[in-house]
Amino acid sequence: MAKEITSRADDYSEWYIDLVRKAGLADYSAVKGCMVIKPYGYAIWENMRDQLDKRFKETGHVNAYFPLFIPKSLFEAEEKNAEGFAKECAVVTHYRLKTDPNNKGKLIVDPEAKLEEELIVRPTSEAIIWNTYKGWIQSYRDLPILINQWANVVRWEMRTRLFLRTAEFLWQEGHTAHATAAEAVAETTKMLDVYAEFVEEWMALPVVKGVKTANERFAGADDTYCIEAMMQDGKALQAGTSHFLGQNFAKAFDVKFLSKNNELEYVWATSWGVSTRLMGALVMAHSDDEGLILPPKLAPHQVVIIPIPKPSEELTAASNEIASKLRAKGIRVKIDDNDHNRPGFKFAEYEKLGVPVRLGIGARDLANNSVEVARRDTKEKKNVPLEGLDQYIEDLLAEIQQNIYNKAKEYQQSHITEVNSWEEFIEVLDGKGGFVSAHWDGSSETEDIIKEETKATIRCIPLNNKLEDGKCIRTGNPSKQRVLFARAY
RNA sequence: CGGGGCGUAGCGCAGUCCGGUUAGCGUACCUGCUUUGGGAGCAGGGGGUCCCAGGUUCGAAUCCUGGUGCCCCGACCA
Repeated sequence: MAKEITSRADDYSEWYIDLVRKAGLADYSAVKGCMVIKPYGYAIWENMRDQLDKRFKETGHVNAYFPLFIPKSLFEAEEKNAEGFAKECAVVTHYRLKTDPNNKGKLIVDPEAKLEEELIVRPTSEAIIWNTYKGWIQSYRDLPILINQWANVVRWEMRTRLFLRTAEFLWQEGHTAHATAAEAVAETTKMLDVYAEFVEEWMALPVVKGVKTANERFAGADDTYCIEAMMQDGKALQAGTSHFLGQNFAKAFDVKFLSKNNELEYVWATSWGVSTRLMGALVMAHSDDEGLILPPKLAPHQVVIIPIPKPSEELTAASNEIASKLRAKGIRVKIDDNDHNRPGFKFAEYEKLGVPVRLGIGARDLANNSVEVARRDTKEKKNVPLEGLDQYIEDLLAEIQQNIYNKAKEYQQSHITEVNSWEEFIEVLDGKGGFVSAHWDGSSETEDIIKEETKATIRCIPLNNKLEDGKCIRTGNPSKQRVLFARAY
C-alpha cells in the first residue's frame, strides 16, 4: 500500500499537514483560513483544556464569558492595542439579509440594516473586559479580579496553517486586575509558570521561559513573557504568553479604585493565553513519519487492544477483562473489535493516531497467559504476562511520557548554540537551526536589521539570564547578555 | 496583496494540449467465497450537476469569455 504520509525529510511542511489531516485532527473547511477540528483532535484539545482549567482554578481563577463582538469605540480605546490588531479584524457592519429582488433564491445584505456603530469580532478581549471591569471595581476590596474565559477569537491572517495560525481559533484568555504593580507582575509570572509546567509535564515539551523584546511585545503590554518551544525542524514556536499590562487598559477605560489610603488609583492588569496552536506544537514536536506520537497524559486512548487475528468470543472476553483492570487504574483503553480490518491494518492505523501502547492478544498469548505489548514511541514489542499487567502498563505509560520528554529535551538542548560572530550566526541559522544564543545591543533597529537579513527574530530574553559582557553579533556595540534568536512559526 | 497550483465518484488522481462510443484508474464502499500474528486475494456490484455561468460546435470534462472556491509559496502577523 502506498505511503500516505509525506516524510519529514522530503517536506516537513507537507508532513505536518498530512499528519493533521490523516490522523483526523482537523480538516480544511469551506471558509478560507478556518478549520474544522475533528473529534479526535478535539478530544486531545479537551484533555489540554481540562488540565489547564484545573490549574487555573487551583491558582484562584474563575471562568466567565464575555461577548464575541466589541463596539468599535471600545476597541479603539487602548490605542496601541487597537493599532496592533487593526489590520486583522473582521468587522460586522450589518445585521440583516434580504432576498435579492433581482435574483430569487439568493440573499443580499440589506442596505437599510446598517449598524450605527460597527462591531469588531474580538481578536482578543481586553477592550470589552476592561470596559466591564470599570463597573465592577470601586475599592481595593474589589481586587484582585482573577477571571479566565474559554473562547474563540478571530484574526484575519493573510496566510494560515492548520492549528498554527488560523483565522478563527480556540483559546483561553485570563484577565486579571490588581491593586499594585508588584501583584500584577507576580500574577504574570505565576501564570507563565503554570503554562510552562503544563507544557513540559503534560505535552512532554521542554520550553524556554523568557521576556519578549519591545518588537515582539503584545500590543498594549508593558512586558510580554513567553514560553518558547522548539520543533523537530529547528524552528521556534511560541507556545504561550503572559502579559503585564501595566495601567494601560485601566487608563484607557478609566478603571480606578480607592486604595486603603483613600486615594484614587488606576488598576494594574495582566492577561495571558494559550490556544489551539498548542495542538500544532504537540504534533510537530514528537511525531514521526508513521504518524502521531502522543504523550500518554494527553492521548485520548492510552491503550488500544487488538484481537488477533480477529475478534472472537474468547478474545473479546479476555480483552474486556484486561480493559477493566486497566480502567480501574484510570487508564483510557479502547478495544478494537471491528472484525472488518485485519490486525496489520489496525497496527498501522493506531500508529498513525499516536496511541502510546498497543496490546495484541491472540490464541498464542492466551495459551501463554500473556499479551504482546507494543509501545509507539520506540516501536518496541515484547510479551508481558497477564499477571500484573495493569501495573506494568501504568508504569510503561509513565515511562513513555518521560521518554518523549527526554527526547525533545535532548533535541532542544543540542540545538541551543552560542555564537560569537556574524558568520557563525548565519551558519548555524542556515545549518543546524534551533535557538542561537548571541549578544545583541538591545536596540529595535538592530533587531529589525537582523530579521530583515536572516528572517530570524529574537524569541526571548531568557528569565534568570546570566549577565555577560560582549559585543552585539551584528553591530559590535556593547551588550550585557545573550538573547535567543531563531526562525519561528 | 504578489507568485504558483488545483477544482472530474467518499478520498487520491488520469483524461484537457489535439472536441467524437457508455468518462476512466487506484483506494474506499456493498455482496459472495477463500484467507487471517504487520496495511489480504479473487469474482461480481453500486456510486458522477466533470466548480459555476455564458458562448462556439452536429457534438464540449476538453475550445473561447467571464466568474468563483480552496490550497501552497512569499510579504505580513501573538
